[in-house]
Amino acid sequence: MTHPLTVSSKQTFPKEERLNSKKLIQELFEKGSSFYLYPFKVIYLPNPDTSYSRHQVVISVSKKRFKRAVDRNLIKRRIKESYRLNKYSLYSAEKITTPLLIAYIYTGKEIHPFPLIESKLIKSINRLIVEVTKTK
RNA sequence: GAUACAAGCCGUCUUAUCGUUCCUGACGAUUAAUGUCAGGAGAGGAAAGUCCGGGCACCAUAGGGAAGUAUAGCGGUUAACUGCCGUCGGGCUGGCUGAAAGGUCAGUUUAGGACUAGUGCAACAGAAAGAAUGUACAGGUUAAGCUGUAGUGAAAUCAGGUAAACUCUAUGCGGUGAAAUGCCAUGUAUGCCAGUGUUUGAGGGUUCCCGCCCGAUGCUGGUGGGUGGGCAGAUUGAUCCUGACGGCAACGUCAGGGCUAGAUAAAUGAUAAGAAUGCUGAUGUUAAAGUCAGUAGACAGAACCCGGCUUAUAGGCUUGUAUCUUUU
Repeated sequence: MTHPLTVSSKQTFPKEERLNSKKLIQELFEKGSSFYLYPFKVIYLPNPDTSYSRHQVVISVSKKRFKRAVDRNLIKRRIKESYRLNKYSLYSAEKITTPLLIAYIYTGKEIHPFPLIESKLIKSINRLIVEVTKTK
């Protein structure tokens, strides 16, 4: 028996795994469940459009907190990189069978180094798996 | 050689692994999309602030008046400019000359039209800086600051200063802004309610008025439904590099060569190692060079495209000027 969510074993992060539909983002923010895990706020929702076979992620850094584009880019890149390297655990979780919409909102007030962001992101993925299974 | 100032330039590099956007080729495939593999390309001097000027596009051709706003010696440059270059005048600093006044040279700085149209403002001194005439003396009258002088001051019914004070003069300025605009695809309900209007014109365009133009499946409000994708615009351009010529210069002309980001929630990243550079410490030396260890790398991310301006910026390089010092 194969896992319903198939993904290549490589650590890629192509366009298909990024959430860029305005409609889906709006729906995610309106209906999604959320939890806080410093320095992130994570919002998630099972994708209502079942034609997708992958989780989709949107990363957001507030312009109010970080005024310079360089800083926002840096944080986004670090989160993106952490997700790319660690998403396999989300895909390999056997209890998650439907694709998710996920939003990572950076709520920290300072720019954290990559190792911290990565460790926190791994924790958040583990918690996400727990939360999703619980609601089922 | 050191320090200071000014101008100009550069503003880390290499490798490995994993990943990202675009392009090309191969494989696969009926074709296309997609996929796999390989190769190539992939942020800045300010990409920033959005302060000026243009290109480009659209609007109903944008006429007159008022208002507003910008500019302000002269000449040049440019697509254009509030930019830039040259020059004249003024201010400041220094050198030379001279008894001084001044002259001259160099550097630096300067929004630099008009105060014989009006209004306003002004330290100190002074009775008074404008409708007020005091004190002393002299003259003078029926009487009277009516006249003169003294005194204060740059300036006292004689006028002067000030316009990055209002203002005046001259000249320029239609508006909007790539979320413009054109096309394709998908989907839907010119739905319902209320008001108003159709040549006796609702409403709309312009800061205002006149004028002009558009205008009926209309306009305004409420309620309800749908879409929210793609292509062009958009990366070959007032382009970049090299050379020659013209010009004091800004800049222009000609010849040869190059193609150098095009993303769309937004691509150039993460990790590791090394190199060079700066700083600190140790070692070493007459002084260096060298060696070892630690540490640092700023300001900052294209979003239609250009020309400027302004602001931020670790560190380094070059040139010029001034001062000090060393050697010959």
